[in-house]
Amino acid sequence: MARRSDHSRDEIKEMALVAGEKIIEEEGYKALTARRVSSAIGYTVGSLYLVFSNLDDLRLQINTRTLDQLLSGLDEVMKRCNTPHDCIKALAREYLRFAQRNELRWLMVFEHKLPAGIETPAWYLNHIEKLFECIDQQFYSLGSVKAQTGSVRAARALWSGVHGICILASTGKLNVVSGETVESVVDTLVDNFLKGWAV
Amino acid sequence: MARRSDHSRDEIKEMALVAGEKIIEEEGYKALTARRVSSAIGYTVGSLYLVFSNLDDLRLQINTRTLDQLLSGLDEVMKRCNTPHDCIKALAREYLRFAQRNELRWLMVFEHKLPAGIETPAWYLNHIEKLFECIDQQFYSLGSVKAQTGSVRAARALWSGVHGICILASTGKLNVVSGETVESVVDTLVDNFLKGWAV
DNA sequence: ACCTGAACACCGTTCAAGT
DNA sequence: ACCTGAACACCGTTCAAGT
Repeated sequence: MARRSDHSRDEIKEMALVAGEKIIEEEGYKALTARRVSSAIGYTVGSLYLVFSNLDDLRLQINTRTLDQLLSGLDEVMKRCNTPHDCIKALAREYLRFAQRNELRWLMVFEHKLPAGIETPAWYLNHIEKLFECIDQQFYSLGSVKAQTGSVRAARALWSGVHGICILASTGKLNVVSGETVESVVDTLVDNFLKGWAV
Repeated sequence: MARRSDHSRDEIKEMALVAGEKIIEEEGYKALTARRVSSAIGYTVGSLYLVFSNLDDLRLQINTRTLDQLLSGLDEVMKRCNTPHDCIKALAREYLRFAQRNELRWLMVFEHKLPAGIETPAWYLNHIEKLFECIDQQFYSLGSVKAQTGSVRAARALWSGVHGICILASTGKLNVVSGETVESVVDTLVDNFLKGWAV
């Protein structure tokens, strides 16, 4: 045993991330254990710690990949829309669509908390910040009179709201009235907020 | 050893719930372990399983108590407000205030997920449902023309939105612009939404 | 240099055995 | 009847020892 060199460090890392993502999508956050991941890629537990500093590091890297996918989906949408109003609506729908299509992986991005005392790395928060900036931009384009002072705050408020609907829907707590779709709830929030904002 | 009878079943249960709540508030969700709780109340691990069916049962019961506190806070607010508009705004602020004052316990209510395959008990979902109903009621009182068809959907949309702001703020992901308060973000969401709804 | 596998200190949960 | 404490099958993480 030892000294196999079947795979490079980077290959092992990639394999572990992919295996981890699969485990999460199939069995959820809690099923992601060091032993499960390592055995899925044909290595022993110890090897994982050659490539990740600990399990939280692995989780954070998976979350970063999820965020990147989400962001590139939003970027695609932004290219294909016209007025800021339509754009915000389309972005909100894409956000929901992604959350629904990658439910367990998306949930992990927001559920994950580092142990008390250890701060979330700044680069990770910056990554999440980019989600908000997509919307900030659209509100800026709306070019309202109050653009200067309140548009960032408005963007945060609306986007957090969309996020809240997605979270409650994903965790089965939205209790939408029968016949209604989650999408219609998102539309309701966006439409009314933007109508109010335009006044 | 054995046969102490220092406390009744109900007393042990109550002690465990209180000890559990303290652990959560001080060290968060993950610090709540069977061994920690049992040693905090001066019993061995096994005893806990005489009183709770498992750890998830203990968690669910703690969450139920948290929800009850939150609901009674909202009820208090409802008594003291006048127009539906003011009432919705005051309820949203109270929701945020509770989330901020009981952060880790409040977070557990929404982060907790039972293992895959096991559904959240209906009585628990009904309890969460009551949160929404507070707002449904106010929207009904707004008595808009569209009251019949869309007011429940609107209530869900706005309340999920308020929830989203609270969640992102509690998990340090809201990134409010410096100088702004989370409360001002909540106000922005509520004010603009209601303004749009009134049009 | 790379990887193993055993070790350590933890988990949740169960249950025979003691009073 | 009530409670214990040891057991079992798991964790995350480390690290001496092998090739």
